[in-house]
Formats: sequence, C-alpha cells, structure tokens
Amino acid sequence: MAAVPASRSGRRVVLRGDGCHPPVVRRDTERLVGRLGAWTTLPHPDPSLRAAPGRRRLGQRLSARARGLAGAARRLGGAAVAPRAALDLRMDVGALRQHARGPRIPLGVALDAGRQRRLGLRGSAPGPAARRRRAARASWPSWDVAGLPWDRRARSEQPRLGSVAGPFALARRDEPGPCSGAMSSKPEKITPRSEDYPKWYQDVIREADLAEPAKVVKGCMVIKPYGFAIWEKIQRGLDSRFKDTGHENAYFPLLVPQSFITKEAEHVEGFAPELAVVTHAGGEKLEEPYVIRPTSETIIGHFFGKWISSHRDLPMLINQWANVMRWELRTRMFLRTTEFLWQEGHTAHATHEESKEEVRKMLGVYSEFAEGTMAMPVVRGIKTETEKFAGAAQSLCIEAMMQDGKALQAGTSHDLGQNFGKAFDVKFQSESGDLEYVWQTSWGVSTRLVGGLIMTHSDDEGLVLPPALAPIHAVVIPIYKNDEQKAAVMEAAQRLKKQLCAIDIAPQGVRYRDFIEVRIDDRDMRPGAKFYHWERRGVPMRIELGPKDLDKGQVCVKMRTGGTGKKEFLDAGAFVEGVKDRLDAYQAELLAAAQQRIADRTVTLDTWDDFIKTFKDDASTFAWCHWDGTSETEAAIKAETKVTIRCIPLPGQGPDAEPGVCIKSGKPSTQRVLMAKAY
RNA sequence: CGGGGCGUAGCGCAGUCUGGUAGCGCACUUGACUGGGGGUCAAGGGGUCGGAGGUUCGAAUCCUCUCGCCCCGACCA
Repeated sequence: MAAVPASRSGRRVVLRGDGCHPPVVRRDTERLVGRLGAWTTLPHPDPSLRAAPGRRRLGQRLSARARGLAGAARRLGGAAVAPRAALDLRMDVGALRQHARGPRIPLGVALDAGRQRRLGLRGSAPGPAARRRRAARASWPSWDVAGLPWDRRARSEQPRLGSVAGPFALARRDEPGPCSGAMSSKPEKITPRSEDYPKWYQDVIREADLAEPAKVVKGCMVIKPYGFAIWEKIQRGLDSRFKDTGHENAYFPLLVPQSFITKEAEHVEGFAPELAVVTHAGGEKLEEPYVIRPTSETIIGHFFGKWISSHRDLPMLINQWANVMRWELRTRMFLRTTEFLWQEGHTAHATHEESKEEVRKMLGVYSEFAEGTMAMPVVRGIKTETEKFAGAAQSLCIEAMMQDGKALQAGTSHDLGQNFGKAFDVKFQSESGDLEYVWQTSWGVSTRLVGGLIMTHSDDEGLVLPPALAPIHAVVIPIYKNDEQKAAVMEAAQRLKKQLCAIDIAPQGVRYRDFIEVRIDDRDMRPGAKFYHWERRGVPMRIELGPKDLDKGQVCVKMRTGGTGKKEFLDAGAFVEGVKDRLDAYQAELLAAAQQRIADRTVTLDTWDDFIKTFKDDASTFAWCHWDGTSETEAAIKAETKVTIRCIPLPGQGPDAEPGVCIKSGKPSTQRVLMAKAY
C-alpha cells in the first residue's frame, strides 16, 4: 500500500452533490482524490453491497444519485468513493487506510491538520497555538497512556473494533449537515420570502445589521448602529411634527409605584400580566414594589394632577421619548420585544371635543408620516372594544399591510376620556368656576415601525429603505486596477461625495435639514462583494466609479430595487443635478408598490365559506366584512380562524357604510370592518 | 405553562452512541497576486467543550442536578 501524500493545503476531502446539480469537487479535493488512485479497488465494507467476491467499485450498487458522485470521483483519478445519497461526504485518508484492511470506513470524519499529523501524513510541526496548548497540558499531571491498549497512537495502526455502523449510517443526515455550511464561502444567505416569511424577516435584520437578539436578556434585542440610525430618523421626523403641533418633550420615571397601576380598573386588568416588578433595591425589600413602566399614563396622570389646577393650564401637551417594558411570552425583533423604545404623547384638555380633536390630529400625523416618509400605506380606523387600549374610552389606529398579508398596528391614538383624570384626581377650575376632571389623550408609536418598514419594502436580496429614512443614500464603489488608478478614482469619488453631501433632500415644510449621506467604500474587497454588502443594507443608490467613467465624465448608477443588470450610465454633472428628483421618484415608487400590494390583496367577503377559504392555514389578506358589533362574535371568529378585527374604518378608509349581515352570525350590521391576521 | 430542539473558537457546526492529544468551515490577522456582481494562494491568532456535583487512572463524551437560549402553541403594541 503506497503511502498517502497529504493534500498540500491540508483541507478535508469533501465531495458534495445534491442530486440536482453536478457534484461539487473542491480543487484541493481533486488533487487528493487524484492521489488516491491506489484504492480504486477497495472492497466495500458492507458485504451485501459487495456482490462479487473480492473487488468491486464502491459506486456500483448505489443509487443513481450516488453513482453520479462516485463517477465524478472516478473521473478525477479512479478513486472509488462511497457516497450516500445524502449529499455530503467526507472521507479521511486514515479511514481509507483502515478500510483497505477491512471492516470499517468512518465517514463524517474530517481530514484536518491534526488528524493528518496523527496519521503521520503531515510533516509540518504543530502550530504555535497547538504547541502552547500542548505544553500547558503537559504541565498538568496526567496519565501516561503510551503503549496501553487505549493509546490512540497504537490504535490508529489497527482496525477499530466495536460495532460497525457503516458509511451510510454514519453519514446520514436528514438536515443539511455541517459540510453544506462549511462549503459556503458566502455570508449567511437570506431565506426567500416564499419559502419562510418569518425566517426571511429575521435574516434581513441580521444581514442588514440592524439588530440582534440580546439572548442574555430574555426577549430583548440590541439595536445596532445601522438599525438605530433608522430609528433616529423616525424620531427626528416625528419629533419635529410633534413640536409643530404644539407639544413639548419631557421625561418621567422608569419606575412606577405599583399602586398607581391599580388605580384605573381596566388599565390594571390589561397590563397586570405583563408587568415586570422591582421588589428589592439597595439590598432591601421595598415597602411598595415598583413596576417598570409598560406605559406612562398613570405616573403622568399623577403629575398632571399636581400641575393642573385651572383651565389656564390647559391644554397640557406633553410627549415623552422613552423605553417601556412589557413581559411578552413570544417575541420578535422590532415587532414585539420585552423592552422597546417608543414615543408616548400625553395631553390633557378642558373639553371632550378638544381631546377628541387631539386624538384625530395625532392619528393624522402618524398616517401622514407612515405614508409620506415611510412609504407605508395605512388604513385609519377605530379599535373594537376588545382591541382598544386598556383604560381608554376609544382607540384609533393605523394598520399597515405586510407583504404576507398580515396586518401591523403601526400606531395608536387614544381618547382616554376622564378615566385617568378621575383615577388620579386631575381636576381644573373652569371659566365658570366649576371643578371638572380633565379630558386626556395618549398616543404612541414604537420601534415596531422599523419592523413595519422592513416588511413593507424589503425583498429577497435584503433590506430596502425609502430615501427619507435611509441612513445612507448613496454608496460609491471605486473601481481600480492599480495605485495610479486608485488615486484618480478616489479623488473623483471624494469630489462627487462633496457635491452630493451639499444637497438637502428634506421634504417641504419640515423644520430640519436632511442632507444626502454618502459613503465611499474603499475597503480592500472585490467590488462584487461590496455590491452585495450595501444591497443587503438597503442603500437606495449605488454609484460605481472606475477609470472608464472618469474618462467619459460619467457615473454608473444602480438603484437598489432595479434588477441586477439595471445600471445607468449618466453624465456626472447631470446626475448630481437630478439626484434629488431621482430619490424622490424612488421614494414614490416604493409607496406606489406598497399601495398596489394593499389594493391587490384587499378583498370584500360576504360568506363564511369564503372567509374560511381566504384565511385557511397561514394565509392572510385585508378583508372587508360585515360584523354584528358584538365581542362574542369577534371572539368566535378569532378562536376559529385567528383573524381579528383590525379596525372599524374611519370615513373614506374603507367601503362606504351600508347595511348588511354579519359574516359569522348573520345578524344585522351597519358597516364593514377590516379583518386580518395580525402581528 | 405544554410540545420540540440546542448549549464545543466571534458565527455556523463535527466529535458524544463506543471515555483516551480540541477539530472543521466561515469570519479575523499578515503578505502577495487580484479588482465593473460574493476572488486566489500562503502563513497565522483564537476554545479550562453552559455551570455544579458524581463515576473513572483519565470525561466534551457516561450518570445526577442546574442554568440559559431558540422554535411551535396559549397572551399581547
């Protein structure tokens, strides 16, 4: 038996095929297999597969798929390799050597550097790290195994005893094994939406580097810089609108005395199950526990009570940017996490008319922001009794449709009536001198908007962002072959960046400026790798800049959502001139596409049969249906189909009000409501 | 809380059945070549195997306990 030369690179032997594509044989494998010609005629370890006594090629009795693999191996040099239908085969030289003597051929064993050394196939000494580790180990007291039967150095020269599972059993793997992952030289791939929508969502967040699960804190997430930059732009856009509508920011404590929560009956009932409670502090048990705010109506109610005494103190218009905590059982990044960031507006008014007006006004701000800035169309409506905020008289909401047809409550605006005013004794003396309770509102949107943004626009290549919220609008990829070219290209890139960065693309009417943000990606990577990198992050515009472009005074521009080939070559000056329009058009395209989807996937249903059919399994759409207005029917529909009433549309947001019969109960109904499965 | 899966290098995972020198791929570092859609080669760095007990000459591997995470259900923005 000839000695087996080690593969030069020291890589494992890997053959891979999936039955659909030709087997993939790595180059180092090729070399090694080529040198294994000596074992062409090994006997198969399983006698049942060894039809003729003596010699037979291993591939012969195997399935067609496996034969394909074995065939590839033969073509490479005549080595006989027994694959199993499963696709990943690793075979180690030591195993082959054993196999040549007899009974066992362990697959799933790597031919790594260490193993090669052990088998005497690798001349080079262990690396420094290995040496250090070994030295450290040697200094510990240890049992000398030399010469004993369990000494592996001796054993490796003999066939291993014990049960022989055989190559197929050992290599069997119903799930893609480590090889398939190990074979990939690409970053983690993004699962296509059609295959697994929730998985796709997680993949996009990871690949775009928006956030990651905290893991060490249950149900929480870390919002990474790129993800937080999006949230910051959302904050800025909303905050300026709140200021424009007369609100002021303030901050209230994170901890709320437990007794506060219990003051409003419906409120405590709604939130009790998801409260996190602080019982100890400073090494001692607290006399009264604090709850970590799930929302701040109670503590703000308390302070409103102290601050408001006259109608002259009204309206009180406060907003708070804060974190809140709700102990959820199942979490999803951005959409539902234990801790999340949001904005909560709290206002107090002298009359119900005025507070109701505030509730509508802020819902208007939200919907304008959702559609204008996020390019996410929404339906404005009223929550049903069961879906409304715990403690509110009425809740308004905006509902967006995600790409899987499910609804996402993207913002809420509550008419609190006098409920909290009464609970916290927030009274004022009116012009007529009477003491009256204030009328309050609260309204909020959260980091959930980021989730909505992702699920509105992104595609199988990764994140897609509307320019109005993109932290980076354009990335310049310099193309060059040598230092000289690099210098010229980089200089041109800097010049272009300077021009672009001076352009303000803030929408009309806002009180802030929003300059185009440009990155020049001068990392030492292949241009292609950079393309994918920024594509996954949803950067709206990519500019390739190379020597040819410099010569012609042009730039190569590729918008994020165009197909791979859709590159435009534009005169550099004209491009800069028209870049704002270009971004505006892109923003408009995203909104139009989202509107189209919502239009395409919204249905009107009149029979329960159709309803069941529409929502069977995991499917969802927006469905306008008649409902008899009772919580019982609502609960029955939910129990049977998981579909909920997302909202009762405000005028103009759904079909015109017309009498009908409830889709479930058949009882009379005055108008259709929006039904869908929800996040 | 029920059902399922999993804790081994930064990430993804082999190795655990059958105890005997801690491995692979990606990522990372250095150098060279390369550069208009995920490059190649070479040389390197990095882990007391989730934790605690136990069995053993010897435990990632066997036993007991424990902690944590993910997925699927019941609750929710």
